[in-house]
Amino acid sequence: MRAVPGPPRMSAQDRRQQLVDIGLDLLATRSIHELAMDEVAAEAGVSRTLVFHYFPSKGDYFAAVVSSAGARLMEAVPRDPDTDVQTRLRMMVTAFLKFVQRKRGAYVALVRGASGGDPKVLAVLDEVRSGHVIRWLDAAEWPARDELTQLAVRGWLGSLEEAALAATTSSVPREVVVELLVQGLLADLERAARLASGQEASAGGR
Amino acid sequence: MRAVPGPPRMSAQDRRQQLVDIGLDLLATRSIHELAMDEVAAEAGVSRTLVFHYFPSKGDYFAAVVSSAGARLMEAVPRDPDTDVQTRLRMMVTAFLKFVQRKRGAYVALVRGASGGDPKVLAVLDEVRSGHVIRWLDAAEWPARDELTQLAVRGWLGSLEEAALAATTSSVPREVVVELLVQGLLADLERAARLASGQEASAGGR
DNA sequence: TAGGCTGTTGACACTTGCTCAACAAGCGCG
DNA sequence: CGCGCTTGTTGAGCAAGTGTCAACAGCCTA
Repeated sequence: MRAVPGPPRMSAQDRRQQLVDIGLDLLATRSIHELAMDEVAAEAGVSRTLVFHYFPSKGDYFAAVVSSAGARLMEAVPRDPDTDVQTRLRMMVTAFLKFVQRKRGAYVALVRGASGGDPKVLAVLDEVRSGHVIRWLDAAEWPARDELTQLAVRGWLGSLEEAALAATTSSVPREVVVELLVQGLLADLERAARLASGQEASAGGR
Repeated sequence: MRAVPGPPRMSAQDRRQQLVDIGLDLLATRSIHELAMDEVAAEAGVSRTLVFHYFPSKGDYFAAVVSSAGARLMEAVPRDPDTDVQTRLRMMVTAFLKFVQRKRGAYVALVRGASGGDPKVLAVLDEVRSGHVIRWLDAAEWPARDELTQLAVRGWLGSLEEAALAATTSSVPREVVVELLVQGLLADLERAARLASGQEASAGGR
């Protein structure tokens, strides 16, 4: 399953990628502090020292894995241009929910609580979420990019994540959850626009 | 500041409380895996062994601290019965935002990402959030308690938390964020009710 | 063949979570 | 008073795991 399992000399980039992939795989079931660097090294058929050569600390390694996981999450949610907005959003939210349901463990361990407080990981997650905000705004064909709108979408992202997790242990059918979220996003966007104009009117421009 | 700093014989309950308080204090700036049990013990003027006597593992200790933090968060959000719903919600959301802004570090380290993946901590957080769901439903004077409604509020809680964090580094005035969230909650509740009735109608009873 | 660049390693130092067996201070009871 | 029981408390030590250092090994260039 691993691309090139070989212990012998490998290009730096490939080795790095291999180590990240291994982390992605191993952290699907375990949390970060249940994972020893020894095991990563063993899985790669390599000495522990080498892992520390590529990633100065365990935190750095974890941050890299989280970043990669964020990218995969982004890929798992398709970008389908040629439909109406509602259908597109429904498809995307459905994909998101399915992804979380399928990889709940990894999702919790990597994207959700995982931060562990490490500022590097926090920063990575923040970046990932910022990317998601733009992504969803595009999908909704919503031109506004002001701070309030982004804040609103970011909040909605929180509800998306929380609902996705809660939905995995709930008997509410997925289509209903999807509808709740899609309508929620559209309503939030309109509300943000309304509040933004109100704010502008009452406070004058910036 | 600590209640009874004394190293000498202390009642089990007091000692336990003291240790939790120390954790609450120390974890305001550090994350959990940056905090050694040694330091907790030192701060209490007690041997490390004793800490492990009260909390079988570091995870248990952390779970206890998180639980306490959750309780404090709950206390920080007042329950004001004698006003109209909107005003009450505005007050509560404002209090929540202020709390997160004031104790961002502790909030992130304890309630947010902190889980570290430890199932005990996860369970505690889940419990705390369930409590919050009921709390907000009460505050909104919303009688429904069905699964979909609770799921909706739980999602909204996610947006509340995410928005609260994002708001601390945003220039959007707090009142606007409050308005966004309060209107969001009310809209979510109505949407959930609408979807619930639709679901019932199309699917028959349970 | 000499020399460097780079991927790689074994051994070691240090921190830290956690255990074990024993000590000590209060307190009831004969 | 002295005996033992309960309970808060401790020092020493094990095991695991992170991070470091100096050196080795394969490949490219001259």
